[in-house]
Amino acid sequence: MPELPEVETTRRRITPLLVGRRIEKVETTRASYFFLTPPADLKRALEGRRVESLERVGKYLVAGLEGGSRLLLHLGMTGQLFSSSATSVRLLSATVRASLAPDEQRVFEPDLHTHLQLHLDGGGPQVFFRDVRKFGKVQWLAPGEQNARLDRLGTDALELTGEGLFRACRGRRATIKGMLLDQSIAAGVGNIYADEALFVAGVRPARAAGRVTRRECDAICDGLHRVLLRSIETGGSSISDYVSPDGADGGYQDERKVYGRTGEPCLVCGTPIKRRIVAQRSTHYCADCQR
DNA sequence: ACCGCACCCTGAGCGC
DNA sequence: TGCGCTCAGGGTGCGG
Repeated sequence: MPELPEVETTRRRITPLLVGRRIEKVETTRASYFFLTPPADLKRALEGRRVESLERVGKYLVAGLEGGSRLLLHLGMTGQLFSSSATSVRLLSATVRASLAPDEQRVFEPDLHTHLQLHLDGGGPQVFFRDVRKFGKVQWLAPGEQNARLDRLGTDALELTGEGLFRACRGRRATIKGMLLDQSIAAGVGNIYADEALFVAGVRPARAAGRVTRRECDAICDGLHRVLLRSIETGGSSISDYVSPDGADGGYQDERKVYGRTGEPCLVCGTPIKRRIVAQRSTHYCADCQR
Protein backbone atom coordinates (compact mmCIF):
# COMPACT_ATOMS: atom_id res chain seq x y z
CA MET A 1 0.00 0.00 0.00
CA PRO A 2 2.09 2.82 1.25
CA GLU A 3 4.75 4.57 -0.74
CA LEU A 4 6.66 7.75 0.03
CA PRO A 5 3.63 10.12 0.02
CA GLU A 6 1.53 7.84 2.25
CA VAL A 7 4.43 7.31 4.67
CA GLU A 8 5.16 11.05 4.75
CA THR A 9 1.48 11.86 5.33
CA THR A 10 1.42 9.29 8.12
CA ARG A 11 4.55 10.81 9.66
CA ARG A 12 3.15 14.33 9.62
CA ARG A 13 -0.21 13.40 11.09
CA ILE A 14 1.01 10.91 13.69
CA THR A 15 3.74 13.23 14.98
CA PRO A 16 1.45 15.31 17.22
CA LEU A 17 0.08 12.14 18.84
CA LEU A 18 3.46 10.54 19.42
CA VAL A 19 6.30 12.99 19.75
CA GLY A 20 6.82 14.32 23.26
CA ARG A 21 4.66 11.58 24.76
CA ARG A 22 5.75 8.73 27.00
CA ILE A 23 4.88 5.16 26.07
CA GLU A 24 3.15 3.80 29.15
CA LYS A 25 2.09 0.39 27.91
CA VAL A 26 2.64 -1.76 24.84
CA GLU A 27 0.25 -4.45 23.66
CA THR A 28 1.02 -6.82 20.79
CA THR A 29 -0.20 -9.88 19.00
CA ARG A 30 1.89 -13.04 19.27
CA ALA A 31 5.37 -13.38 17.82
CA SER A 32 5.57 -13.56 14.02
CA TYR A 33 8.02 -12.37 11.41
CA PHE A 34 6.17 -9.04 11.61
CA PHE A 35 8.16 -8.51 14.83
CA LEU A 36 11.86 -8.36 13.96
CA THR A 37 12.19 -7.62 17.66
CA PRO A 38 10.21 -10.22 19.64
CA PRO A 39 7.13 -8.78 21.39
CA ALA A 40 8.48 -9.36 24.90
CA ASP A 41 11.73 -7.52 24.13
CA LEU A 42 9.82 -4.76 22.40
CA LYS A 43 7.62 -4.26 25.43
CA ARG A 44 10.63 -4.10 27.73
CA ALA A 45 12.45 -1.67 25.44
CA LEU A 46 9.57 0.73 24.88
CA GLU A 47 7.59 0.94 28.08
CA GLY A 48 8.45 4.03 30.10
CA ARG A 49 10.34 5.70 27.25
CA ARG A 50 9.49 9.06 25.77
CA VAL A 51 9.30 9.54 21.99
CA GLU A 52 11.51 12.44 20.93
CA SER A 53 11.27 12.51 17.14
CA LEU A 54 9.72 10.84 14.11
CA GLU A 55 11.51 10.78 10.78
CA ARG A 56 10.86 9.18 7.40
CA VAL A 57 13.66 7.28 5.69
CA GLY A 58 12.47 5.98 2.33
CA LYS A 59 9.32 4.03 3.24
CA TYR A 60 10.44 3.53 6.85
CA LEU A 61 9.35 5.56 9.84
CA VAL A 62 12.04 5.93 12.48
CA ALA A 63 11.04 7.11 15.95
CA GLY A 64 13.85 8.51 18.08
CA LEU A 65 13.42 7.48 21.71
CA GLU A 66 14.65 8.93 24.96
CA GLY A 67 18.10 7.51 25.67
CA GLY A 68 19.10 7.25 22.00
CA SER A 69 17.39 4.04 20.93
CA ARG A 70 15.16 3.95 17.85
CA LEU A 71 11.95 2.28 16.79
CA LEU A 72 11.72 1.24 13.14
CA LEU A 73 8.32 0.86 11.48
CA HIS A 74 7.55 -0.29 7.95
CA LEU A 75 3.97 -0.44 6.70
CA GLY A 76 4.52 -3.15 4.07
CA MET A 77 1.53 -3.55 1.74
CA THR A 78 -1.42 -3.26 4.11
CA GLY A 79 0.01 -1.53 7.19
CA GLN A 80 -2.10 1.15 8.89
CA LEU A 81 -0.70 3.42 11.59
CA PHE A 82 -3.44 5.47 13.14
CA SER A 83 -5.02 7.14 16.14
CA SER A 84 -7.32 5.07 18.35
CA SER A 85 -9.99 7.71 17.77
CA ALA A 86 -9.95 7.28 13.98
CA THR A 87 -13.12 6.13 12.26
CA SER A 88 -12.81 4.72 8.76
CA VAL A 89 -14.41 1.81 6.95
CA ARG A 90 -10.91 0.96 5.70
CA LEU A 91 -10.12 -0.23 9.22
CA LEU A 92 -12.98 -2.73 9.15
CA SER A 93 -13.39 -6.07 7.41
CA ALA A 94 -15.89 -6.36 4.57
CA THR A 95 -18.22 -8.37 6.84
CA VAL A 96 -18.27 -5.68 9.51
CA ARG A 97 -18.66 -2.96 6.88
CA ALA A 98 -21.71 -4.72 5.47
CA SER A 99 -23.33 -4.89 8.90
CA LEU A 100 -23.04 -1.13 9.43
CA ALA A 101 -26.11 1.05 8.99
CA PRO A 102 -25.72 3.74 6.33
CA ASP A 103 -23.68 6.64 7.72
CA GLU A 104 -22.94 4.71 10.90
CA GLN A 105 -19.52 5.58 12.29
CA ARG A 106 -17.80 3.25 14.66
CA VAL A 107 -14.69 3.92 16.72
CA PHE A 108 -12.07 1.32 15.90
CA GLU A 109 -11.69 -1.59 18.30
CA PRO A 110 -8.37 -3.51 18.16
CA ASP A 111 -8.82 -6.78 16.23
CA LEU A 112 -6.59 -9.75 15.40
CA HIS A 113 -4.71 -7.68 12.82
CA THR A 114 -3.84 -4.92 15.29
CA HIS A 115 -0.29 -6.08 16.02
CA LEU A 116 0.92 -3.12 18.04
CA GLN A 117 -0.84 -0.77 20.45
CA LEU A 118 1.11 2.08 21.99
CA HIS A 119 -0.64 3.50 25.03
CA LEU A 120 0.67 7.00 25.60
CA ASP A 121 0.60 9.35 28.56
CA GLY A 122 -1.23 12.67 28.58
CA GLY A 123 -4.76 11.38 28.15
CA GLY A 124 -4.80 11.71 24.34
CA PRO A 125 -5.60 8.95 21.85
CA GLN A 126 -3.42 5.83 21.57
CA VAL A 127 -1.48 4.81 18.48
CA PHE A 128 -2.37 1.55 16.74
CA PHE A 129 -0.48 -0.35 14.04
CA ARG A 130 -2.70 -2.72 12.10
CA ASP A 131 -1.55 -4.91 9.21
CA VAL A 132 -3.68 -7.62 7.63
CA ARG A 133 -0.99 -9.24 5.49
CA LYS A 134 1.82 -8.83 8.03
CA PHE A 135 4.32 -7.67 5.42
CA GLY A 136 5.00 -4.71 7.72
CA LYS A 137 7.87 -4.64 10.18
CA VAL A 138 8.59 -3.46 13.71
CA GLN A 139 12.14 -3.37 15.05
CA TRP A 140 13.80 -1.77 18.06
CA LEU A 141 17.37 -0.54 17.64
CA ALA A 142 19.63 -0.01 20.64
CA PRO A 143 21.49 3.32 20.91
CA GLY A 144 24.06 3.51 18.11
CA GLU A 145 22.94 0.21 16.57
CA GLN A 146 23.30 0.08 12.81
CA ASN A 147 20.66 -1.49 10.61
CA ALA A 148 21.20 -3.22 7.30
CA ARG A 149 17.72 -2.34 5.99
CA LEU A 150 18.31 1.37 6.50
CA ASP A 151 21.92 1.21 5.31
CA ARG A 152 20.85 -0.36 2.02
CA LEU A 153 18.63 2.58 1.12
CA GLY A 154 19.84 4.95 -1.58
CA THR A 155 18.96 8.57 -2.29
CA ASP A 156 15.51 9.62 -1.16
CA ALA A 157 13.26 9.83 -4.22
CA LEU A 158 12.61 13.54 -3.57
CA GLU A 159 16.35 14.23 -3.73
CA LEU A 160 17.19 12.01 -6.70
CA THR A 161 18.62 13.91 -9.67
CA GLY A 162 18.55 13.03 -13.36
CA GLU A 163 22.32 12.70 -13.22
CA GLY A 164 22.11 10.30 -10.25
CA LEU A 165 19.49 8.16 -11.94
CA PHE A 166 21.41 8.15 -15.22
CA ARG A 167 24.57 7.01 -13.44
CA ALA A 168 22.70 4.22 -11.63
CA CYS A 169 21.27 3.00 -14.94
CA ARG A 170 24.58 2.74 -16.82
CA GLY A 171 25.14 -0.76 -18.15
CA ARG A 172 21.96 -2.12 -16.61
CA ARG A 173 19.84 -4.48 -18.69
CA ALA A 174 16.90 -4.52 -16.31
CA THR A 175 13.95 -2.19 -16.95
CA ILE A 176 13.81 1.49 -16.03
CA LYS A 177 10.77 0.74 -13.89
CA GLY A 178 12.84 -1.85 -12.03
CA MET A 179 15.44 0.83 -11.32
CA LEU A 180 12.81 3.17 -9.87
CA LEU A 181 11.46 0.39 -7.64
CA ASP A 182 14.97 -0.43 -6.38
CA GLN A 183 15.13 1.16 -2.92
CA SER A 184 18.92 1.38 -3.13
CA ILE A 185 18.50 3.74 -6.10
CA ALA A 186 15.33 5.75 -5.33
CA ALA A 187 14.20 5.25 -1.74
CA GLY A 188 10.46 5.63 -1.33
CA VAL A 189 9.21 4.87 -4.85
CA GLY A 190 6.65 2.08 -5.23
CA ASN A 191 4.42 0.69 -7.91
CA ILE A 192 1.93 3.56 -8.27
CA TYR A 193 4.36 6.45 -8.43
CA ALA A 194 6.83 4.58 -10.67
CA ASP A 195 4.05 4.19 -13.25
CA GLU A 196 2.83 7.77 -12.81
CA ALA A 197 6.32 9.29 -13.10
CA LEU A 198 7.14 7.29 -16.24
CA PHE A 199 3.87 8.43 -17.81
CA VAL A 200 4.61 12.08 -17.06
CA ALA A 201 8.11 11.63 -18.50
CA GLY A 202 6.85 9.82 -21.63
CA VAL A 203 9.09 6.78 -21.08
CA ARG A 204 7.93 3.15 -21.42
CA PRO A 205 8.31 1.23 -18.16
CA ALA A 206 9.84 -1.80 -19.92
CA ARG A 207 12.67 0.15 -21.57
CA ALA A 208 16.11 -1.23 -20.69
CA ALA A 209 17.55 1.13 -18.09
CA GLY A 210 20.90 1.29 -19.86
CA ARG A 211 19.24 2.71 -22.98
CA VAL A 212 17.43 5.57 -21.27
CA THR A 213 19.06 8.89 -22.13
CA ARG A 214 20.33 11.51 -19.72
CA ARG A 215 17.59 13.88 -20.89
CA GLU A 216 14.95 11.22 -20.21
CA CYS A 217 16.38 10.64 -16.73
CA ASP A 218 15.95 14.36 -16.08
CA ALA A 219 12.33 14.12 -17.21
CA ILE A 220 11.72 11.02 -15.08
CA CYS A 221 13.09 12.66 -11.93
CA ASP A 222 11.18 15.82 -12.63
CA GLY A 223 7.98 13.80 -13.10
CA LEU A 224 8.72 11.77 -10.00
CA HIS A 225 9.16 14.87 -7.85
CA ARG A 226 5.98 16.40 -9.22
CA VAL A 227 3.77 13.37 -8.60
CA LEU A 228 5.25 12.70 -5.15
CA LEU A 229 4.90 16.30 -3.98
CA ARG A 230 1.40 16.61 -5.35
CA SER A 231 0.41 13.35 -3.67
CA ILE A 232 1.79 14.57 -0.33
CA GLU A 233 -0.26 17.77 -0.81
CA THR A 234 -3.42 15.71 -1.26
CA GLY A 235 -2.67 13.30 1.60
CA GLY A 236 -1.52 10.29 -0.46
CA SER A 237 -3.50 7.66 -2.36
CA SER A 238 -6.29 5.66 -0.71
CA ILE A 239 -6.95 2.77 -3.07
CA SER A 240 -7.82 -0.15 -0.84
CA ASP A 241 -6.31 -0.01 2.64
CA TYR A 242 -4.52 3.25 3.14
CA VAL A 243 -5.90 5.68 5.70
CA SER A 244 -4.07 8.55 7.31
CA PRO A 245 -3.67 8.45 11.12
CA ASP A 246 -6.85 10.49 11.64
CA GLY A 247 -8.83 8.04 9.50
CA ALA A 248 -9.14 10.36 6.50
CA ASP A 249 -8.71 9.09 2.95
CA GLY A 250 -6.03 10.57 0.76
CA GLY A 251 -6.94 12.44 -2.43
CA TYR A 252 -4.33 11.41 -4.97
CA GLN A 253 -6.22 8.34 -6.21
CA ASP A 254 -8.42 10.83 -8.08
CA GLU A 255 -5.40 12.30 -9.87
CA ARG A 256 -3.80 9.12 -11.17
CA LYS A 257 -3.12 9.21 -14.90
CA VAL A 258 -2.35 5.52 -15.51
CA TYR A 259 -2.18 3.36 -12.38
CA GLY A 260 -5.29 1.18 -12.17
CA ARG A 261 -6.78 2.78 -15.31
CA THR A 262 -6.39 -0.26 -17.59
CA GLY A 263 -8.60 0.07 -20.68
CA GLU A 264 -9.65 3.62 -19.84
CA PRO A 265 -8.67 6.39 -22.28
CA CYS A 266 -5.32 8.12 -21.84
CA LEU A 267 -6.06 11.59 -20.50
CA VAL A 268 -3.69 13.09 -23.06
CA CYS A 269 -4.38 11.18 -26.31
CA GLY A 270 -7.39 8.94 -25.64
CA THR A 271 -5.62 5.65 -26.40
CA PRO A 272 -6.70 2.91 -23.94
CA ILE A 273 -4.22 2.46 -21.09
CA LYS A 274 -2.35 -0.85 -21.26
CA ARG A 275 -1.45 -3.16 -18.42
CA ARG A 276 1.36 -5.70 -18.39
CA ILE A 277 3.84 -7.16 -15.95
CA VAL A 278 7.15 -5.31 -15.75
CA ALA A 279 9.72 -5.93 -13.01
CA GLN A 280 7.33 -8.55 -11.59
CA ARG A 281 4.75 -5.85 -10.88
CA SER A 282 1.48 -4.85 -12.52
CA THR A 283 2.37 -1.94 -14.81
CA HIS A 284 0.20 0.67 -16.52
CA TYR A 285 1.16 2.90 -19.43
CA CYS A 286 0.04 4.62 -22.60
CA ALA A 287 1.61 2.97 -25.64
CA ASP A 288 1.16 6.18 -27.61
CA CYS A 289 2.49 8.76 -25.16
CA GLN A 290 5.33 6.64 -23.78
CA ARG A 291 8.30 5.59 -25.91
C1' DA B 1 27.29 -7.81 -9.90
C1' DC B 2 23.08 -8.53 -11.76
C1' DC B 3 18.59 -10.51 -12.81
C1' DG B 4 14.36 -13.05 -12.40
C1' DC B 5 11.69 -15.63 -9.46
C1' DA B 6 9.64 -17.88 -5.24
C1' DC B 7 8.10 -16.73 -1.11
C1' DC B 8 6.24 -14.34 3.19
C1' DC B 9 0.34 -13.69 4.43
C1' DT B 10 -4.66 -12.48 4.27
C1' DG B 11 -8.77 -11.01 2.09
C1' DA B 12 -11.68 -9.27 -1.82
C1' DG B 13 -13.75 -10.09 -6.05
C1' DC B 14 -14.79 -12.82 -9.89
C1' DG B 15 -16.66 -16.80 -12.83
C1' DC B 16 -18.76 -21.11 -12.49
C1' DT C 1 -23.40 -20.95 -1.03
C1' DG C 2 -19.23 -22.36 -2.00
C1' DC C 3 -15.00 -23.44 -4.57
C1' DG C 4 -11.03 -22.14 -7.03
C1' DC C 5 -8.70 -18.80 -9.12
C1' DT C 6 -6.39 -14.04 -9.59
C1' DC C 7 -5.08 -9.93 -7.72
C1' DA C 8 -3.09 -6.50 -4.27
C1' DG C 9 0.86 0.79 -2.66
C1' DG C 10 6.55 -4.35 -0.36
C1' DG C 11 10.85 -6.60 0.56
C1' DT C 12 14.20 -10.59 1.10
C1' DG C 13 16.89 -14.35 -0.29
C1' DC C 14 18.06 -17.74 -3.53
C1' DG C 15 20.03 -19.89 -7.73
C1' DG C 16 21.67 -19.24 -12.41
